Amino acid sequence: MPMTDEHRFGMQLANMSRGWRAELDRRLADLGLSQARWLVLLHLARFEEPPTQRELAQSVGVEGPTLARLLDSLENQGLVQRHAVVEDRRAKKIVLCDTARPLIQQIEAIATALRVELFAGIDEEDLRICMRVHTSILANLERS
Amino acid sequence: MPMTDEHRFGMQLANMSRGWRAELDRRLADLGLSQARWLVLLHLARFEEPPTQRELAQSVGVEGPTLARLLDSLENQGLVQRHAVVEDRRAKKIVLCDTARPLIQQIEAIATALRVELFAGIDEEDLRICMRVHTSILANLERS
DNA sequence: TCGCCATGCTTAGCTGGCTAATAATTAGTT
DNA sequence: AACTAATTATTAGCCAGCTAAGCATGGCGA
Repeated sequence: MPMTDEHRFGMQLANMSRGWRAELDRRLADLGLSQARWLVLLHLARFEEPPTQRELAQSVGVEGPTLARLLDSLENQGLVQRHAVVEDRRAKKIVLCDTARPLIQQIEAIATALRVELFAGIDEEDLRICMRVHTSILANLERS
Repeated sequence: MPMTDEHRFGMQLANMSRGWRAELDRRLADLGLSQARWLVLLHLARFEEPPTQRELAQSVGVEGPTLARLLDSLENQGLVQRHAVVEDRRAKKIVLCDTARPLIQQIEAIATALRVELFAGIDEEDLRICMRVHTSILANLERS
């Protein structure tokens, strides 16, 4: 049985995902951040009100323990703080420190620049179709 | 600045890649295999002559140390063997044990079934375009 | 021939995903 | 009121990716 193109899809996906992250990591290294921590900051910045860890984890798309560890390091770096919640003493709201604000600008610029580079030579309509395919696959995954 | 669709691309990619792998892992668990080890077996099966670790790593798309550890466990499971190479005593050729052959059939069947499920409802032409986009991005990544 | 660089693999240690199990708290039921 | 169940976060520990550094070997030029 030959290795059809479709057989390659999953591997292509994995390689692309790993490569993208690795390149972004490299470019963000000067800021003392890895993509995982960067992603948390960006999501956090987009909340109107400080979210709980649960909400933040869901937004970022990782499980609770994964986020917990990332928050540990972000808290050590003085970029975020865990605040007790009065109404529910189990929960903690995550707030962005002011020191993180300027960082976020830089991060967005770097991430956007990379995205532009990686999309070079790709037809806009094709990209739209590609994202639609991705959305379908994600939906099918949910259903699994 | 609003979160445009394009901003989502990278995250969509990461989530899809993680989710796909997780689901495959789940289905392959009964065989005592994780996707990483499974992938090595499949690539191995597609070589005419037993490859060296270097060649195999390149084919699978991981670095040397990553493959080394995977081979350790595959060797412990009795699925592959490292054979000394006469011409170059640094190198080792990786050979597939006969016990692995039937496994590979099952693995391919399971992986194919999942792929079919995940591609459900997706237009074939769109899928082709999507893969072309992926190829471009991978090429752009090389260039980074 | 000898010295030096390159190559193939391994080891050590980091990162960031995950699940399972635990502690603390809250909510719901009887 | 008091269990029981559900929820929030944490800890512990696995997996699989990576880089850096090391060891053995091979290749090559002076």
